[in-house]
Amino acid sequence: MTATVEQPLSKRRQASEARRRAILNAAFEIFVAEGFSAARLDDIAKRAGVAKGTLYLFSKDKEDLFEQVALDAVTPVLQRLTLLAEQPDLPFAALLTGMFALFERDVLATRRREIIRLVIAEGARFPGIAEFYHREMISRGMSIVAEAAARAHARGEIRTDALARFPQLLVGPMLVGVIWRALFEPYEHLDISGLLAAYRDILLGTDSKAKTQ
Amino acid sequence: MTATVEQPLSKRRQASEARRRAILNAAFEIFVAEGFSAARLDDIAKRAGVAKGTLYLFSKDKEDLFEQVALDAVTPVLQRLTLLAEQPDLPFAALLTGMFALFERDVLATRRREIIRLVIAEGARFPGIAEFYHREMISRGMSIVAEAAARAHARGEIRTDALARFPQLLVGPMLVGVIWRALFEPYEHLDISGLLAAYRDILLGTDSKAKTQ
DNA sequence: CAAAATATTGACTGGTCGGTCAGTCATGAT
DNA sequence: ATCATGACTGACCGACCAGTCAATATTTTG
Repeated sequence: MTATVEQPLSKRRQASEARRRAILNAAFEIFVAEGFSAARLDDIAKRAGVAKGTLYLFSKDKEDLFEQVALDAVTPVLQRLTLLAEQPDLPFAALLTGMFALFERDVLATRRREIIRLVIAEGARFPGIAEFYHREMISRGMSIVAEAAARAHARGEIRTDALARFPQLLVGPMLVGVIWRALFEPYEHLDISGLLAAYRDILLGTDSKAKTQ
Repeated sequence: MTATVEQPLSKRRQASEARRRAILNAAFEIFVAEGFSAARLDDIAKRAGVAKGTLYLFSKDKEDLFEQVALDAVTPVLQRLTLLAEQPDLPFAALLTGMFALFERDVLATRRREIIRLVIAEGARFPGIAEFYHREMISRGMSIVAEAAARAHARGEIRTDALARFPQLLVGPMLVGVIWRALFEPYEHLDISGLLAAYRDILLGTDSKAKTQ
């Protein structure tokens, strides 16, 4: 039996993995810029620096490539979100701060914010993707929030139990941020950090009027 | 000079107007179902019961048709929103109720909710549409909320001034509702009326635990 | 080093679809 | 009744593009 098939991360495999990354990156850019239908595989290949045929070494077809891109983009965020969930005794205020910071740093400030728009855009036509996002991100995130909010409410940390019943309320301002950035920022600037901070104040009941300018 | 060109809403004009409505409706359905790029003009024409060439009697090209659809869909909502703005002394609680009701009845409960998703999806590629939505809906709505919230805060109706500074916070739950319906409803039901009511409670500080049901 | 194995290429194909326009037909004027 | 108007049609065209595969290049093996 081919026992120790270990180190042979041969020149082949290394190059292959690098090419896979290049393709996913290129595909990300093009899909984000054009949307699924209008994205051309020729453009993706060119940007990745490979021939079109090479794309088919890593994905079955265009749709499969799109799904890989969408899934690949959430993975790191998913990991960090899980870390938050593993601290069940975190005070609610800290959880809020953590989630908003995670959102700002790893989503809003990166190209990933475009993936959210893309999932919203194409999700209805790709049930597989919508289902994955619901199962892995949404449902997981909602559980964390709902449980933490229920605990916080019981402890008197927050006045309302609305968040425990509708944890979806937490993502509202994040969606607003992503969408505003993508569509309306050219016409009117929105301070998303401020927006999130203000929302945090509303939820916690800590209405500090004179915030950072 | 053709002075009184009044009643002659001749059979021609009538039929034409009916055809225009049919085309806009058909285009709406197809665009919503397929997205801009994937929507086929042949399908739109077939559904509208006209020949493809007829589409070009009412619109310059596919893009123009899409813009007409997107603009046509908001008009009635816009009118109702304006009505709300014309009552500057409305108590804040009533304004909230009014806006949420408007959203539920005229957007969420109709096919218009899909238009929002479509604008989010394609808006980045149609600056004209994004700009129109910002100018006519967003900016107008935000002004109404900001002013009302500032007044309400001054009067002590609401605890926080966050809404006056970030009126965008109000639309968060509506976006959540629209997107949840479109993407995740098959996997997990969300009671959007309840969601909006809960948010209203958070904003007003009226935390009624035992709500309906 | 040569042969075998594998990875990559890009010209090509088959099908699709936005847009056109010469011809047809219903309407309203004379 | 006849004609002039212009709304409407749908076959057609040319551009475009996802996906294929025979040919070529690269790496590994012996």
